[in-house]
Amino acid sequence: MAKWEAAHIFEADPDAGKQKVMVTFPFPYMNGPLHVGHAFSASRVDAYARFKRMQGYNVLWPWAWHWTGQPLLGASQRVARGDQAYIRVLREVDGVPEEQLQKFVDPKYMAQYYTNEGRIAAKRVGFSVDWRREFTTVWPTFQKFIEWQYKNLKELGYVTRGTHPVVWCPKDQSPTGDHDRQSGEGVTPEEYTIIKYKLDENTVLPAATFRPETIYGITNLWINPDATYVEAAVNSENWIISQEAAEKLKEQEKTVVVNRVFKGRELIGKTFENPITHERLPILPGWFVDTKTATGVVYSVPAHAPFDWLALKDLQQKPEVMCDFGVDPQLVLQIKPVSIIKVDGFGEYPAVEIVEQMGIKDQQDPKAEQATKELYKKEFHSGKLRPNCGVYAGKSIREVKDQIIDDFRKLGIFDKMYDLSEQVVCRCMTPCMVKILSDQWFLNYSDAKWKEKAKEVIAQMKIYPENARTGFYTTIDWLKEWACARTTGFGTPLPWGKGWIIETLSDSTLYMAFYTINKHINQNKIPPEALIPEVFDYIYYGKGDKTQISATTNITIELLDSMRKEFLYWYPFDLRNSAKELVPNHLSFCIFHHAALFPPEHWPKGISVNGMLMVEGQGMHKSKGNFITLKGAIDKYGADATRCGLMIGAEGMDDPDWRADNVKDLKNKFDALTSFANNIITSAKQPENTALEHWLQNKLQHRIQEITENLDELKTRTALQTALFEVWNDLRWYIQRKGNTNAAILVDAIKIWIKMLTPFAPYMCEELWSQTGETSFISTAQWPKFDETKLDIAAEEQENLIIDILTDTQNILKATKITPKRLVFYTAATWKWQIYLRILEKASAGETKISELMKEFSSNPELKPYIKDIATLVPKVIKASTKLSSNRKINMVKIQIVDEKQVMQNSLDFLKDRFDVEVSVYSEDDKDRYDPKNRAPMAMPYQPAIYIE
RNA sequence: GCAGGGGUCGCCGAGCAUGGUCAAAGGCGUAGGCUUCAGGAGCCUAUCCUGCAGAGGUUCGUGGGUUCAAAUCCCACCCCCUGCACCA
Repeated sequence: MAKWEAAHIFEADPDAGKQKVMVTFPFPYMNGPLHVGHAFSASRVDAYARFKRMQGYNVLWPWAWHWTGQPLLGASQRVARGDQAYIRVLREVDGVPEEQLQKFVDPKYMAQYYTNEGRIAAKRVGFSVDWRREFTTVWPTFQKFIEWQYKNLKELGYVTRGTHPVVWCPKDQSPTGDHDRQSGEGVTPEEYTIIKYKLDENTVLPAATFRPETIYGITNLWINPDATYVEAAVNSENWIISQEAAEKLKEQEKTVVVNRVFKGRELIGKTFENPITHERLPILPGWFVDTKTATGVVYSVPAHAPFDWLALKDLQQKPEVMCDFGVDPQLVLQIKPVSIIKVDGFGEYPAVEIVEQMGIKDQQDPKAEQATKELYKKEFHSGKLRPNCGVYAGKSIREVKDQIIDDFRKLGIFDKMYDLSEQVVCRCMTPCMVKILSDQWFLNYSDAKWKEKAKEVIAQMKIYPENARTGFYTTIDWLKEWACARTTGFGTPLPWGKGWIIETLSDSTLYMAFYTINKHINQNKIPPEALIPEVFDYIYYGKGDKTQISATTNITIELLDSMRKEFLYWYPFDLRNSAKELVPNHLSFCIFHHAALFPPEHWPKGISVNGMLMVEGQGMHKSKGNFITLKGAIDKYGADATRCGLMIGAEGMDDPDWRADNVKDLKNKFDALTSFANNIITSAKQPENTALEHWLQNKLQHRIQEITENLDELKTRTALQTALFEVWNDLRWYIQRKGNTNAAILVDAIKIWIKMLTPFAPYMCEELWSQTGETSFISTAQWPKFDETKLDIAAEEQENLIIDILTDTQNILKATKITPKRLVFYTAATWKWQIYLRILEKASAGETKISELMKEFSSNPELKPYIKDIATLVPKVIKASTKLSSNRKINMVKIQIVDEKQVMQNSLDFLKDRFDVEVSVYSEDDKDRYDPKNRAPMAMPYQPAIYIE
């Protein structure tokens, strides 16, 4: 590590003579240490960077730190508050020393601590980063860049103003994000449609629902007779709602003045008007009505809602209940469900039928909930509205739901309100509610033209793996306005909005362009006040008069030009890699912002995504006690094993699983590899040039090709597996066959091998590289290039012959359980080759007709004497040929006749050694062969006959 | 609910786009042998079932279908994972 740093080999500057590759990794958020999850995604970036660097590219791999946002403040506050549980985590999981902990009351100190620790860990794990371009997102110079970015976005009309519902803590007076919650994680505001039924000319009964289309099937309202309701002026209308609802609506852009408080029973038996049909329907008692949900006013659709049907049935079976309210029971008994949806598999009243089918007894039955869900799903997807549904008749609910809401809202019959599906409690123990934030700033990702442009960016981009591409397209379609500013936390102030700070996911969308110039800003100590928008306009757009800009900013013209040149050289970035969880947000935002602010030639070239790291089969969480810091992993297993343990886990979108045993095992493997390689390096010096060496060379070429292709596709797992295990197995096989490690060619093989391992295990490879006598860095050595001239199909097929005969013999021994005294192999007679090769040739072309082949062979005078044997041989060869890959068939035809006897003879020592018996080889053509069972005639090309004594 | 990705021989995990070369790579684990004072590591062999001659049988979530031929293509179903907004 020290040598790399001293030699500055990872520092990259523009070089017109070299092709560039710029790779990036989303800067990590600094409220904690780097962990193995970061390391997984970043290791893949590093492996790619190192690979490309060795291929001769000028590679830039920059790094920075994300400080923007709320959690850092929250964390610091918890330390200040003396939150012991949290402090224990910092101490035991993050490994923060005691004297540092106390200073964490300052959030910036905390962030700086983690940044320093993170940098050390990133260097130790071997990331080949150009650290001269480093920054944190609270540096004033970076913030000038963000200001420029937002100024432009605003001018281009991508920033809008509007309202937005959030989960809100009334005590803290701030939004309550998932991380700020005591309970209710994942709960989001849900939009209810309110239907304004009229009690009388002046009074509204606003019933809340998720199924506004059922308005056509209403039979009555439910009011909880024992709950407290209020009469309140809501935006100048007189509403009857639950007491709780009155409080909620105050936060939802409504003025609410409560005029009267009363019990729900007061309303029972009264009637109200259906705003569509204008008929009057009754208000009935519903004890199941939860006044904490929405308005506390519920309307009944017994034909399609199981709960409504069950409640109505209850009441109809016990009409005397109505008498308690002084109401004529006839009011209940006369109610009939109104069917409005035709669904396959159901008749007139689906709710009634499903209740019967499932044997649901009453409202308390848990199956009622299930029935509701099931029925709604069916009705939503396959249901058609009946003729009594006005202009919507005949349509599916899916098609018209939004339309209905829209239409009736325009008529003033519908309104909306937000509520939570479950209770959310803030960390401060206050129950939360939904608040509509007004005057919010948004990035208008709804903008159709912007979406189109973003899709164009994707269309011209490489996506690794390719099947992640649809994810980007659907995200772009899906994204709506994004609140891009908030009032608390670290970050860049919104240039035009007092008190607003640009939100963390919105300030990290274009900054890769900042890396290209930040080297100059750092080195020349350019002050933030000099970084006026005109400077960035010049650097990024070539706009403006540099003489004038230089005069107003004191940045020299040369420096301005260097920065412009640097940007033009490196941009766009070629690769950005992260976990797939960032596809729906960060990565898509990055695409949107590039589409908005840069011309096509500066659009991103490639994005790659990978899975989420698991630890021993589970998600990694500090609270679960399975959190592994990068530093901890390096301390325990070393950098190389850590990197490889991560990368060998998965590629593509699969989630890798970090298993301590596997990583430990890798560490052992590297020790073994080191001594294996060292042993060869010190012992191999004989020049050897037999078929075996050709075989090894041939194999290596294939491996080079495989590994190179896979790395190019970011298939780091496959590449590493091939580089580590497959090549090792090839070398083992060679050594086994050869019987020693004397051949000088082995050292060359080792050099190729460790070069291909360098992107994954750079430390070990540097070490071994120097053992071979090299004085340069392997990190900058030339990546092995696939060389077709080193391929040797004959050597490959000869070796296959040996492998096949080995497998066959073992198979026989296993089946017969013979302990052999003697092994004899018989290679095929010369005339058989003519038949064999001719059939392979035909088979490669896909036309093996026995009759035609026989005709051809019998007309050949050379084959005349064997014609009887040929008749039995041909179908056998055809069958055997189907088991060969087309590649091998082609090769065999090319190679023509192999002197199998000679090849086997050369391998006799190996075979003897293997079976620990006397082994001999004859040709079928040999007259004086030892062949007591007359096996030789069974011999075929590439399949010698076997006799075991 | 909406969207995306998956289910392969003890485990992890290739293969599936372009059907035959697939009893299906590789790693781990397990068993035996070598090496070692011993353990570990390393090296070699085996590892779905059956088989006294290089073979056969049954497998790739479940059930159907297409095809001479399906882990691979089509349909239906079951199950698992991930994201869903002000939050990094």
